[in-house]
Amino acid sequence: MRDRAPRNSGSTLKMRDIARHAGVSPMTVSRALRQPSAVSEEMRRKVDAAVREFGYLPNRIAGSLSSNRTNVVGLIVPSIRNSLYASMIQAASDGLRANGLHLMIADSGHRLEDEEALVAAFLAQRVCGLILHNTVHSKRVRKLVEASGVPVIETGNLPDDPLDMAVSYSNFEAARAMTLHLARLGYRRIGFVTLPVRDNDRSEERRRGYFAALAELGRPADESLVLEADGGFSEGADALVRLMNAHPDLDAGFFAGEVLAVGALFECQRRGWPVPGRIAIASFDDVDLLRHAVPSVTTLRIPRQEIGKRSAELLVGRLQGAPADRIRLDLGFEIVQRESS
Amino acid sequence: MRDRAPRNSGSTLKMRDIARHAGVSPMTVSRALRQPSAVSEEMRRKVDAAVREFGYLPNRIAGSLSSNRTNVVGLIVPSIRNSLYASMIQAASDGLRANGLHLMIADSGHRLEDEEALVAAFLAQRVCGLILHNTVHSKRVRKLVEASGVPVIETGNLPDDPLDMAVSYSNFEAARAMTLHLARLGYRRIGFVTLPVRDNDRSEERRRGYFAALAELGRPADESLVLEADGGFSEGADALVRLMNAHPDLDAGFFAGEVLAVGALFECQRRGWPVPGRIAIASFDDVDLLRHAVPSVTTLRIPRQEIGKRSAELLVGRLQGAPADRIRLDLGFEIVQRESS
DNA sequence: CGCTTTTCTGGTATCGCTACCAGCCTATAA
DNA sequence: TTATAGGCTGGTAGCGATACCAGAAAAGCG
Repeated sequence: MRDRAPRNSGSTLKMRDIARHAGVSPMTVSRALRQPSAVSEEMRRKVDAAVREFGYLPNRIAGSLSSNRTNVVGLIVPSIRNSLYASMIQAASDGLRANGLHLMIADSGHRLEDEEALVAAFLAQRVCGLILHNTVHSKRVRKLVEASGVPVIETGNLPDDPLDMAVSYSNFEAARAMTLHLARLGYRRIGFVTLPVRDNDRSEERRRGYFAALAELGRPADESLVLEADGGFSEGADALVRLMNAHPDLDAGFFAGEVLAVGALFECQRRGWPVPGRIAIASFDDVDLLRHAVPSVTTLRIPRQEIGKRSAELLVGRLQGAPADRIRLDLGFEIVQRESS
Repeated sequence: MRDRAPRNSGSTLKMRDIARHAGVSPMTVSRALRQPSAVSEEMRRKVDAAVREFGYLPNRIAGSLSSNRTNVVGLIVPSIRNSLYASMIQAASDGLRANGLHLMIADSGHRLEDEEALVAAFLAQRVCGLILHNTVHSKRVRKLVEASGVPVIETGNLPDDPLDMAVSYSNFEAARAMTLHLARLGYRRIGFVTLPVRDNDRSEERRRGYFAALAELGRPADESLVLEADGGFSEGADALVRLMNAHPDLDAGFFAGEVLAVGALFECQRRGWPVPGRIAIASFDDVDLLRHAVPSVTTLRIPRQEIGKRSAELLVGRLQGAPADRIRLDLGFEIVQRESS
C-alpha cells in the first residue's frame, strides 16, 4: 500500500514545497509566516522570496486543525436585510479584521430554531467566537455554547442571565425614557407601535418600558394604544391611521422602529397633518434618515457602532487570554429631541 | 516517544468516541452523518442515538481538510454599512444556506488593495466559492482566483472580461435609459449626481450612460451638470443646491444613489421647491423608501434580490459539478415612473 | 447449491499544517 | 577551558475527519 496515488492531485502548493524551494524546513516556513521574529533574518528572507515567487497561500484549514484555533467569528442577526444591524456589523467586522479575524454571518429570521441550527453549524465550523443579537435562546443553544467553551457576546438587549458577555443597552429603559420624555413635552395621549413581540425580547422589553413609564406617570395602561406592526413603511402608516381613528385625541406616536416612524411621517405628509402640530412622532434608533427627514424626527440614539466595536474588542481580548469573566456592558442610549415632537 | 501527552486535552467528543459508544466504526459514523442512505437502518439508529446522547458536533475543519472541500462562500462588498447590498446578501445567504453553505462576509471599503487582501485571506480559508461585488480587480486578484480554480461570481456590473461568472445588470444601460426617460418626459436640462468614480466601475459606467444618452439626444455634454458626491443625505442636498445655483434652468436631477436622491428631495421640501414642479428627481435602485416618500420617487429597479438568488444558484450548480462555463447573466433593470418626475 | 453481484462495514493512509521536543551552534559566565 | 544558557532549526507525531480499498455478509441467479 505504499505507492497509492496521492488523494489530492491538485496543483496548489504546500508548505513543504515552499520549504524545499527555499532550502529550509517546513517548520521554518511556518514560523517565518506566523511569527517572523522567531526566525533569523536570513531564513525570513529566503522564505519570503519563495512565498512571493510561487504565490503561496497557506492552507488555514490545515493550520486550524493542527493548532485547534480558527480565525473566524460567527455572527447571527435576526435579519440581514434590516439595515439596522449594518452599522453594528460594520464596526464588528472592522474591529475583528484588524486582528486577523473574519466574520461568518447568518440570519435567524427571528426564529429560535433557526438560531439553534446556526449556532450548531457555526460551532461545527469551530468558530473562535460568537456574536448573537438575540438574547432569548433555546435550551440546546445554551447547552451547545456552554459545552463548546467559545466566547459569546449578546448584543440586542441586556439579558438577566447572559450566556457569557453582553454588550448592549436596555430596551426597557430606552422605551421608558422616550415615553417619559414625550410626556414631559406635554403630550397627553401617547400611542405605541412596536414590532411583533413573539420571540423577540427587544420588542417585549420596549413594550414593557412604555407601560412602565405610563404607570409612573399615573396614566392608565390602555392596550388599545399599543399596536404591533411588521417593520415596513406601509405598516407604520397604517398603524398611525388606525391609532388616530381609534383615538382622535392621540397627540403623539412612539414607533419602536425607524421605518415604522418614517412611514407614519410620510402618511402625515400625505394627509396634511402637521407634525408635531396634529401629532408628534418619535422613533427608535438614530439612522441618518431621521435626522434629515422633514421634519427631522425625535428618536433614541442607540450606540450600534460602539456595540459592534466593543463586542469585537471583548472577543479579541478573550482570544488573547483575558479571563473568562461574565461581562454585562451597558452602553446606554440617548434621547435626540428634534422637530417632530 | 510513544507516551507523550495528547496535544488537545479538551473534552469535545470526536467521531471515534461516538463510534465506540455506538459500537460501530468511525467510518460508519461518518457515513451515517453525511449520507445516511449508505448505511443500514440499524447502524443509522445506533449512530443517531449516540450523536444525540452526547450532543456530538462533527469537526468540519477536520472534515474539510480531509475531503478538500469546505462549505463556506466568501462575499466581498464595497461597504457592509450600505443597505443597498443587504437584499442581495440576504438572497444569496438564503440560497446558499438551503444547500448547506455558509457565508463569510467582508467589505473592501472601495479599496482594490483591501479587496486583494480579502480575496487572499478567503482563499487561504479555502472558501468553495467567491462572490465579488466589484468588477475591477487588481492583477494579483485575477491571478489568485485563477490559480485557485474556485468559482467566482461578480455582481456589481457586467464586466467585459469576467473572472468567471457575472450576474448583474448594466449600469451603463440603466443610467442611459433613465436619462432618456427624463428627456422623453420633457425635461430639458438634466443634472447628474454620482458617487465618486475613482476605483468604482459602477459609478463610472453610470456616468458614461448619462453622457451617452445626452449624445443620442443631440445635447451637449456639459461637465458642469455632473457632480460627484459621497453617498449621504446631506451630500445629495448639497449637490442639488449647487447644481441649481449653477444652472437656474435645471429642471431635473438624476441621482445615482437613493440616499442622494432622498437627501435632495428633503432639501426641496425644506426650501419649498415643488417636486417635480420646480425640479424633477430621479433615483437609482428601488428601495422601499423611494416608493413611500412624498412625493414618491421615480427610480430604476435593479433586481438585487434576484442577483443574489441567481448567484447562489450558479455557485451551488458549479459545486455540484456543472461545467465551468463562463457565464454572463444580464438580469436587466426597469424604470419605475413615479410622482417625482 | 455454488457463484456472481450488490450492499454494507471497517482498516489504513493520508489531508497540510503546527506543537513539541531535541539538538546544534554561538555567546556569556565561571 | 568547560559549563550554562539562549537562539534557531529541524524531525516527528499528531489534529479529527474522509477517501479508498478490502473483505464479509446478503442477495440474486442459473
